[in-house]
Amino acid sequence: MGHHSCCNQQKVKRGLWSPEEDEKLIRYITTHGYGCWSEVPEKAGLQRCGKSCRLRWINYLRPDIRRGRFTPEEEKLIISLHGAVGNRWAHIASHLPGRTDNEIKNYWNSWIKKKIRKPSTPSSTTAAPRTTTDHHQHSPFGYSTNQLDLLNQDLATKPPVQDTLFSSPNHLFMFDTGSVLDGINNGDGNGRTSGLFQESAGLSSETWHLNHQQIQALPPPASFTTGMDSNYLPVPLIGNTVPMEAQSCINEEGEMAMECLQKQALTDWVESQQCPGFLFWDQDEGPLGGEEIGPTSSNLGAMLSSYPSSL
DNA sequence: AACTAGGGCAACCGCGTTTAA
DNA sequence: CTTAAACGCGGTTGCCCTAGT
Repeated sequence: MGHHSCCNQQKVKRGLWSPEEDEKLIRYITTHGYGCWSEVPEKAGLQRCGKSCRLRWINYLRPDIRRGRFTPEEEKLIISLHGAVGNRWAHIASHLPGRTDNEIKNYWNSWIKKKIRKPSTPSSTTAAPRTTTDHHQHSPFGYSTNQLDLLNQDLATKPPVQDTLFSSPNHLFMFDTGSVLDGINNGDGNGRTSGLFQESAGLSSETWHLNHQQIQALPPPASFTTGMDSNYLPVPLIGNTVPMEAQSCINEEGEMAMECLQKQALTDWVESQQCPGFLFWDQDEGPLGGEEIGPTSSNLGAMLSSYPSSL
């Protein structure tokens, strides 16, 4: 049957969302929550179909979304999960809190696929160009173990000479709450206000329908929530604790404006740990986004080997 | 400086599944 | 039980930005 059930209302808008539309959607969802997407457009005063609203919210506006570059661990996880389940992006995304299936899919199509194909080197297959679509032949869903090995080596051991994934030894990922609405690192910052977002970030985490994986992956260690001045605390994604110098990196305002020295202190500390990354946790509100810091490539090998295979 | 190609990513499309009447 | 609407997912498209020429 006509599958445009959601879009046959006529006069539905398409294409990129304007800041105003985002604002309307955020305002509506933050006050009413979501349940029936089909009625969201009307109630929120949007000329969009419910499907479009849902997509916009899920993939872009929801506050618990994690933006910024994928960490090596995430990449590794994606690769192994993809090897197991294939293009089931939603399933893969469920293992990566805050990441959307769309984002993972895009990431796969632009980076990893390329990487896997790249090490064609003198390796076995000699496979002729073989059309554009890569027909996976070896493992359940793709790449040969040979290719995976190459990839893992690439990730874990090679001090990436100029690895595309790590352009600098200490790669810092920015994803502050404001940038979620500010068009992110495009640097365009075309006048989108983050005020509304801040407002929405003030809601309790239950409001956000975090899924189980997210809740499990993100709880702040109790040691972080006691005796701290700052509202915003860096939380290691896996184990370990954060030293005072790292904690002091966050100023009272809760803004993520870090001094270079502080940043360096935190980065140094992160490097000394075998911890895949950090995110910021608001004591009251839960995961906030903020700045995520990954390890350097030098300790990546050790880290990966100690990293739990499943989250 | 102007043009072009390629990449990244947000959004849409269409199909399969689930839910509700 | 049947059917239609809504939802969720994966594939695809197209816009925009950037690097290269």
